[in-house]
Amino acid sequence: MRVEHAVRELGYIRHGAARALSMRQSHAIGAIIPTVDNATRASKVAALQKRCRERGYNVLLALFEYDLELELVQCRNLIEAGVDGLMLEGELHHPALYQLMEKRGIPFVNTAIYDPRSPHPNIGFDNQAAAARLTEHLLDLGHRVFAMIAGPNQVSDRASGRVKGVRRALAARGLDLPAERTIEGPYRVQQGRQGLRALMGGEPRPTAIVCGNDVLAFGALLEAQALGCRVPQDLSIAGFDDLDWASQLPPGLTTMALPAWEIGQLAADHLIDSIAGQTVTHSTEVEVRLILRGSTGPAPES
Amino acid sequence: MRVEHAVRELGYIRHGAARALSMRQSHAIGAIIPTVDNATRASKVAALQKRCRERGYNVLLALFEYDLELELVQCRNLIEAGVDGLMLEGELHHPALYQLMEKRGIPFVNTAIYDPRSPHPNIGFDNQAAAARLTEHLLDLGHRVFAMIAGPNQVSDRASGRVKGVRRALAARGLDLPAERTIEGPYRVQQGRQGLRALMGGEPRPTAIVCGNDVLAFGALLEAQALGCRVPQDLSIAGFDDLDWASQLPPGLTTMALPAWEIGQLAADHLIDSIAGQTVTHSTEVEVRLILRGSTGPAPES
DNA sequence: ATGAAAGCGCTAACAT
DNA sequence: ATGTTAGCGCTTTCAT
Repeated sequence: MRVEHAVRELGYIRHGAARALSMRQSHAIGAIIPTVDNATRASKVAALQKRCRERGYNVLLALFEYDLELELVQCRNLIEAGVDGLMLEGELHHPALYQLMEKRGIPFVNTAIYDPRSPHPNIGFDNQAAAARLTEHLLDLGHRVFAMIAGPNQVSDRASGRVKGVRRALAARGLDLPAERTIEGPYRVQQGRQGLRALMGGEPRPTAIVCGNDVLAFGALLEAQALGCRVPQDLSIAGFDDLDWASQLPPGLTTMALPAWEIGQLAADHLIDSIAGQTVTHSTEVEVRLILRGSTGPAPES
Repeated sequence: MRVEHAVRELGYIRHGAARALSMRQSHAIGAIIPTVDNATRASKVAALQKRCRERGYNVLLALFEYDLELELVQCRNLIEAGVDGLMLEGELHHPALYQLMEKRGIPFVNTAIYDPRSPHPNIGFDNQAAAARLTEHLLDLGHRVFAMIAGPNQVSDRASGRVKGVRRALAARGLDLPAERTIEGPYRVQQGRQGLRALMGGEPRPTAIVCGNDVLAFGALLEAQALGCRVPQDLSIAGFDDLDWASQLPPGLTTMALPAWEIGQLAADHLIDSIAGQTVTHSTEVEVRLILRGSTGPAPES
């Protein structure tokens, strides 16, 4: 009837649940991430959200605080809410989560990692390779005694991948990163400070410190300054993310820029295409860029 | 039948859309915010999400990038998705958005503002009063020439409220904040830098700068250092938020701590209680705290 | 082209 | 207590 048509003009809004029930599609994408307190992740989520909206999808957000059990619970939640697809972070998930997704046939994609040999679809970059590249830069500058202030590598394969990458690059030149020069902890400025303080109290003193991200690097930089340690003359510091302020800090932070926005966008497209039954690329690599700034320099003469 | 019961044990997950259709409740809360690239907002969203989860609700996230038209579109989207309640930010929304919510009888709450006289429910603090308090602190330190590096006050009533608060406190002492010493822009470090540079090039030079948030204050601090301007001896700088690193920056940033986590939690409770038909407090004030650190000090002798 | 009807998977009200 | 049934508002299929 044309009565309906008139009604639709005037503030009619479809009933999504009825539509979802009838169509077996909710037009919602779920995203399960550890936290949102990080600008890089925020960017990824924003891109996901924007792209989803453009293609008629809503985003359901769930946080799991690096707790794999909670992640599983959140996954069940989102499935109950009817999400048609799911964006996850990293490769390390509860086995039951993978089972659940496969059994239900819900498209999902692991992000912020790139591994073409993984059985699960992924979009991101090779954390190990990125960390290795950063380390090689420092090796080329003549550094031989390295330390790392890593992220939560017990619970994040991205964080542990970066540690492995540093180790790999060092091993290739016959060097190593001993456990006592590898600090692990949350991505907080204060953690970076404490980490640096601990490292500089040890023997031998590192001349190059790779940090798990820019927040940790910022903390390390602040503490170095507080200790009267000149960066980069006495100590080189590098991070990951290339946050807003990384270029602004004196002396400018050397860091790996990670295209978070692009990952979020690609994840949205991957999921929505996959829902539509299209074949999607299993593994997509995005480009990281090594941004050289003043916080890294030649190793001091010993 | 007891067959069902057995089935339920083994990985049965309710069909949310069917449930929503039948119960006329989706058990989803929507949140429309400008961006997520800010730690304070991230904290609010995280708290909302956590509390909602605890009470059996999911969170649908939508961003509007300070565009009121887009906010309205997102609102329609979320209504279509069936949200039972909506968390908004600030008081300034598209009139049609308010109409829509009222017409549909969907509970909503404006956050990050506190105004008991507003017709709309709100949870937060009085931005004007908070800014005034910060300004009074600077007045008490003897400052007479003020400047402000404000947030996007064309599109954010929180940002413009802070400007008004500074003006009010100054007016109470017979001082003013002229337009040429009021910079307005996005919450970016670089904006803070540029703002400070512009302000220090003017006449008379301000001795106290109130920034719309800590990110701007950080930029201002960096630029002051770059200009060889000592903080706080030559210039006092203050912000809003008390982010993670505000205490870590030398000389320590004086700032208003805003209880974002608490706001998110209260918003979740407000909405869920309201959905349950309980009477909820119309206006809830959370406490801000003035955190005094090294970036503010006595006005220089002139 | 337009209208009628079945059914999506649940909940709630009902009947046994 | 247990089982049966109507109906939520859409989409899709089928009949006119």
